[in-house]
Amino acid sequence: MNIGQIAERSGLPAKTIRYYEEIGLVAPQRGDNGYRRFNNRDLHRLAFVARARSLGFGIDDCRALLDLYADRARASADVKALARHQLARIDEKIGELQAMRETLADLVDHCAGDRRPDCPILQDLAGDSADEVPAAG
Amino acid sequence: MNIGQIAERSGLPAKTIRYYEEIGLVAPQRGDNGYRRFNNRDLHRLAFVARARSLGFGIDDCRALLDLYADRARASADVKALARHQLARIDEKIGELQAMRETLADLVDHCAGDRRPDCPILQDLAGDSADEVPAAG
DNA sequence: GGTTGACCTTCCGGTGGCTGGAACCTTTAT
DNA sequence: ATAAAGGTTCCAGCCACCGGAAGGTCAACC
Repeated sequence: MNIGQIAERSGLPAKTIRYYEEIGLVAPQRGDNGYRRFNNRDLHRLAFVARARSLGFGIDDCRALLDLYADRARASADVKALARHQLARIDEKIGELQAMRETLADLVDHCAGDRRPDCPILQDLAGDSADEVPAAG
Repeated sequence: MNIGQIAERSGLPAKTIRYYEEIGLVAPQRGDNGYRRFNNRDLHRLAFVARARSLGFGIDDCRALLDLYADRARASADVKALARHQLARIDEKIGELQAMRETLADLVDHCAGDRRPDCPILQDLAGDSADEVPAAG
């Protein structure tokens, strides 16, 4: 199969597949015309990587996962460790984003959003760390 | 103030501050020795950017926010719109990450994580889309 | 046989937001 | 005089690609 077909079937852009070849994730053969020729094993590999990437695994993790997949004597513990690591990274990111989200939502809530210039969002950014509504009175 | 002091006070690495100058976020003066000389306004600006970045705003958003901050005739609605946009981006990312998290957590849960090679994580990555435990019996 | 158009190739540059490091200059302290 | 700590510029690299240019190849049609 040519790269176009493999792209369609794997769901990966042709550009990405070329890149994956460049970094050694896949090693298709070449025809006499210089075109890459992919077989079903290549397709399987690419689909595997696509799935792993969609779960947030980095390229190096993908490499490791492919190696584990190929290793019949692997211990599932090794795979699980990788996955847990990735889970932890995701949780960390989610945590950071949720902290941002909270602050930002607070700021948005307190901004009138009208034609006047007064804006608690800008005040916050400017370091005006007034604690919300400063206890009127 | 030299860049070191400004770095300490703004909480930004000197490298980052130089980069911010390069892209026009801040424009410190220069001493006869070629050293950057920052004043309090520069410091304020940098702290503003640092805060905005910590809320996930991109550099261009920071620029826009700085402009709004400087514009006494601004409408708070414009600021709020930017913030809401950012909030939406964050929510989107959180959503993606949570989807990943769920899938990954499921996979981790179903992996024995022992010395045996059988591994539902690898099976999933390989496209073996068996629906979990296939209703024993 | 010529032409069109879809497909393929490589190579280069850019993305965002920095970060590291080399090579060099200035200031400060001893 | 010298050494350490600061500053400067410039270049490369990070991650995982994406866009586009310049050119080769293939299948179809007239």
